[in-house]
Amino acid sequence: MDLKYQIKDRLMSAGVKPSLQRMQVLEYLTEHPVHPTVDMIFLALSPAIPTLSKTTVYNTLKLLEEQGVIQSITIDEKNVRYDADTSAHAHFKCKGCGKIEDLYSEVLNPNALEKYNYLQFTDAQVYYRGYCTECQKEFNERFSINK
Amino acid sequence: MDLKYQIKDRLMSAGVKPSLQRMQVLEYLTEHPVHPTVDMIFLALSPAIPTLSKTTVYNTLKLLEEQGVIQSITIDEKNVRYDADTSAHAHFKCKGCGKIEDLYSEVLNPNALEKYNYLQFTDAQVYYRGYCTECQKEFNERFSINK
DNA sequence: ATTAAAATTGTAATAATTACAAATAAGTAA
DNA sequence: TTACTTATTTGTAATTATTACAATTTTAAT
Repeated sequence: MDLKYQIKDRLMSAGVKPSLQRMQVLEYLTEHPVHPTVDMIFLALSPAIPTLSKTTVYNTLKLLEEQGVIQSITIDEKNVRYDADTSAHAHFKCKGCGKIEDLYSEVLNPNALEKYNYLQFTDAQVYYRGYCTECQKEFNERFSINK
Repeated sequence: MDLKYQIKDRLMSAGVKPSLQRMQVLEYLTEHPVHPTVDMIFLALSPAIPTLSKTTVYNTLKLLEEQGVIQSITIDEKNVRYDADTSAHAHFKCKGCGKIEDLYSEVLNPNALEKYNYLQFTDAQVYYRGYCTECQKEFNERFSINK
């Protein structure tokens, strides 16, 4: 049972102190790759950690995302979903049952999705986040003051 | 000034009765392609339509999306954004200033984004929505009862 | 002009998330 | 250990986006 050690290692190498709560959240996310909501995680861990607060779950997820350990998924317009798999892959949300599946590699291009005709998709969204030209410039200028 | 007529036409051909409120919402979205929030739309139209209710803005946006006239964008985890351009294009959100830009054609594949190295993007998300195999099957079965 | 249907409005309810201060736990130096 | 400092967790309250719903107004039809 070296899963616990792997989890601990992932946290430590990301500079996150491996507290009980943090380990449990990350372990749950890793073992349940169904892109759970904050509430699902909280409800699942509560029995094991009776003192657990939902705020801690929020704090932990935020921290883990900032450190690049996990990613948040906004494919559902109601709740944010979380994913311990940060490798490049796409997501598919079924508008029937609501489940969110992973799609890998070749489907990153919507035009290539025709191959996956067993899935009837009604819309495709491609989102990038980062820093625009202006904000980069501003950042560079601020940085060069101390040069 | 045939913009008003174009707007009215887009509504009518989508089977949406072109009321004052609906026309104004769609016109605003078309003229301000900055992916505004519900609140931004409401605040912008309030002076012109003093009786306007925020619920109407919600209702209208929901209706227009259902009829395929506009699309909603969940790139921002806080507020839903709206876009009158329903053609295939990707979105880029600046984590500095928060603005959301459009990216076209070739960048639909994240692997091709290297060309756009003026943008420093920190993450890419590809979302599909539709119906999974199980839900399709269930739908087909229900449908075939009356066959 | 009357009536019916559709659209809009306002208020209240719901629910996700955040803010924040208090409590607890962990870490460090004497 | 003890005292002290810092980090983490917790609980409550506040905030905010969205939805529910009933009442009102507008539109369309007879």
